[in-house]
Amino acid sequence: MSSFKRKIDPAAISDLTIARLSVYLRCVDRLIELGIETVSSQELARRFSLNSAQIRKDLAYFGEFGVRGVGYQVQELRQYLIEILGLDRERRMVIVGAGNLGTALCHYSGFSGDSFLVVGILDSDPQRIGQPTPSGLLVEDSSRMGEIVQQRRAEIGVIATPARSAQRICDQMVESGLRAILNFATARIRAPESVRVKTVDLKVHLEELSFYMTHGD
Amino acid sequence: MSSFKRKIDPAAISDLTIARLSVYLRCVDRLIELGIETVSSQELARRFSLNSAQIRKDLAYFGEFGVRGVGYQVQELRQYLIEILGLDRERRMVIVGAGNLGTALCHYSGFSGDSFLVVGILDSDPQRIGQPTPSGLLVEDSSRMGEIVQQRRAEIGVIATPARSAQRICDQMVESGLRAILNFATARIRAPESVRVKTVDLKVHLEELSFYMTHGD
DNA sequence: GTTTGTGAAGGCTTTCACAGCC
DNA sequence: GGCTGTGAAAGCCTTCACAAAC
Repeated sequence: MSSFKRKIDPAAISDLTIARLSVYLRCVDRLIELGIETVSSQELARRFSLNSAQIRKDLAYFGEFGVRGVGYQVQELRQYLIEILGLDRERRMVIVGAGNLGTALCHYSGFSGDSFLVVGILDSDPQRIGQPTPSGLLVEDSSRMGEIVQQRRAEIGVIATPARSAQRICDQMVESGLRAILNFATARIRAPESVRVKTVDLKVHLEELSFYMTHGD
Repeated sequence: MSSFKRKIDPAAISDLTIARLSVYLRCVDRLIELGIETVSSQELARRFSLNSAQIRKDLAYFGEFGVRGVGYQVQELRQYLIEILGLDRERRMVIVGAGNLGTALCHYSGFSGDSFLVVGILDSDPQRIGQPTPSGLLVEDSSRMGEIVQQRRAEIGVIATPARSAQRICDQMVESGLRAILNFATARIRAPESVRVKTVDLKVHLEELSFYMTHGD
């Protein structure tokens, strides 16, 4: 299996394409479970309700992975996707906010997969500090963030605090040297260009559903 | 305070606009906390890193809420947003999957706000059925979904199960009469046109961050 | 003077459709 | 025959810029 070489300019590729690569990886994993060795973009689209032209275009940004007249080798495609997404090495995460959400994320299987590892869960509430989470980690004092991030070589910060502390935690994360932030707080937060921030606002999704329920039929 | 009247055609309005309305509502709530009574689109944009033309355009789909030369009345704008999003009535939710995520969502404050209420948490695992969640609800047998949805007049279903059962649960939800589904399983799911489905794949977000960390700087 | 609401412009994303290759 | 990779077209979304309103 040949390794992926082409230099990638992330600025030239849309967020939407990247998100879809992640979806394709999940689809390809499913094909492997099913024992399928080769797949065309059409077949992939049909099975998972995707668009075949879009699959081809998304993949073509990164190289020529397919064989005309045949399709894509499933195992090979999986390897390419993993390399493109940078999932061929471990990413260490620190969660700040040991409330319901933070604690759940801490041992959520979607998070603790092959590539992502939670190495700390922090809070500023003395009542919570020192308490064990169901996954075995002890809640630590968020004032020790810098030290913890450095020692455990964490790269990703997860914000699971109320909205009002989100920006402060974000600043602290940037200061500590984290390179990417996943923000679950219902707040717009700002960070330097060099630190990627992704906000996931669960309330927005519910309110969207509410809109369509109100104005549908 | 005048009430919102114009008939809305949801098909004419983009998802992105709706998601932003939800964000604007959060911003407006913040302005109210700060005691601000009037705001221009420019001021709103500056404060919360938004785009003023976009705010005006998004709002203009639903009526003429502003006053030229002045801006928007904050309290009034809030009321409009709430009516547009359909948040002026209670939305009852049922969560399926009493694992870490489902349990956390069950008493997650972002979910149990003014408009959204969790009225049931279901699972098919006999080990979990009958167990109390930290929020006080008892886990019920997911085979009773139809009955529970009807009795408690639930409208929204939340899928917090592993990917492999997601489609089955979705079908059951549609069957039970739920009108909207929030899917946290890492799987594409299909439902009839009349049922709105929103998938929130946490892994996609992490993998996106991983991409930018790998190819950044 | 200020700011909204909006047509037009610009930019971005998806989809089409086919040449080129197996 | 089939399928990929890709320019061109279509569609969608954002931003500009200004007439109309206060």
